[in-house]
Amino acid sequence: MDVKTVCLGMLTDGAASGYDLKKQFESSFAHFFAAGYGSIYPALSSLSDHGLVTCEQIPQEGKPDRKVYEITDDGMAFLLKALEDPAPCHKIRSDFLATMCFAHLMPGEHVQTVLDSRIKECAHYAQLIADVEADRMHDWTPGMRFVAGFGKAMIDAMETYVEENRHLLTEETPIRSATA
Amino acid sequence: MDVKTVCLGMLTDGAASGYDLKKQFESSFAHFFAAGYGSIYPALSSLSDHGLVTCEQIPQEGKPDRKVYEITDDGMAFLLKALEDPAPCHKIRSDFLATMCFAHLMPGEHVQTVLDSRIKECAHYAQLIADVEADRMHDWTPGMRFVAGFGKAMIDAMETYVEENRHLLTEETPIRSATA
DNA sequence: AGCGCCATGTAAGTGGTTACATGATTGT
DNA sequence: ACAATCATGTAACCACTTACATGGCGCT
Repeated sequence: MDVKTVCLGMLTDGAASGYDLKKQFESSFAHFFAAGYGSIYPALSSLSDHGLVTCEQIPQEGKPDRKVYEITDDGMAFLLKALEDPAPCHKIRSDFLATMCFAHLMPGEHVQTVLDSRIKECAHYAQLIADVEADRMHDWTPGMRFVAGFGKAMIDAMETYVEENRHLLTEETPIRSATA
Repeated sequence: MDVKTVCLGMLTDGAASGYDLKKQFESSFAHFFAAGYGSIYPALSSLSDHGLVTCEQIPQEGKPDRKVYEITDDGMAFLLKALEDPAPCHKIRSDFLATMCFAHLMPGEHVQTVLDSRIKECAHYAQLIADVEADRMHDWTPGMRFVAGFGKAMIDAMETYVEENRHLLTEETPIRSATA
């Protein structure tokens, strides 16, 4: 699933501009799907070119025209097709874990720093989800509730694991009694 | 952190071929860092070009030469620099969650299918980690133990969450008694 | 007879990131 | 005064994916 398809999905919730969609990528979607303007704007152009969305241009003074996109019937059909995948992927790309694999090569102090920063990022995401829940819980679809809960559960599990197992990485290297 | 750097890290554990590294990407690294031959072989070439690894070519009959790479001092220095990032990222890209956001647009049956396939994939990864632990637990660094435990914890949390919350997506839309 | 393992690579394509470019309005 | 928000986009770049290309060996 690419950024185009996700944008299309977001538009099922009502017409919106690229700027609006970006905000959604930064809030409710932040914990599992990143996208910047550099992918969103071209995505919307392409959707428009293919007739999957329509674009209403609202002139504004001193700002670029606000372009409000709305999903078309073709767009809806396309989205539904995209949602048919019976086993959509869930990929993790973790520089954090890759780094931790090599913790034994790093100064103990630095390992601490990395662990602390991970916990801070957990807190950040937890806050994000809490904010978005406080804000939009009432008008959410069951899907969005499921997804927010999923994010919360994963972040909690991550934080707990890191706290409870950081000792694995911080204990002094035991004296190798029976070695060389 | 790119594939090059991770390959370099893997080589700190001893000399290996591209084929060997691929197996590691498919086992202990599978749950957080994907890489195919199409990235591994070019990565090793590039590392070799930059003097970060050396390559010993072992002729074989009927097969292409086996190329065994070994990290150099320059390579080690480079790796250590790369590991200095105080806040390495941990990114999730989930077509699964994106799909679930739009569950209300999908046939209930299909939502079930998707949920089931996710649980199956959890089981698959859990098995992978268990296998690799059984196989290599004894010679693992603390880092590798931490990372495997992390994967297990995340997979367990995911499976549990999906099982316990799938009802959010499967209940019939409740009759809206006090609406409209 | 056929499958899976061993073993390497390339080339074209994709999809996304980053940096750049512009600039008024609103709030502190 | 200064920062944040609103609002759009492009162009160069990068890293990775996918498909292709080759082919013997060992097991069942």
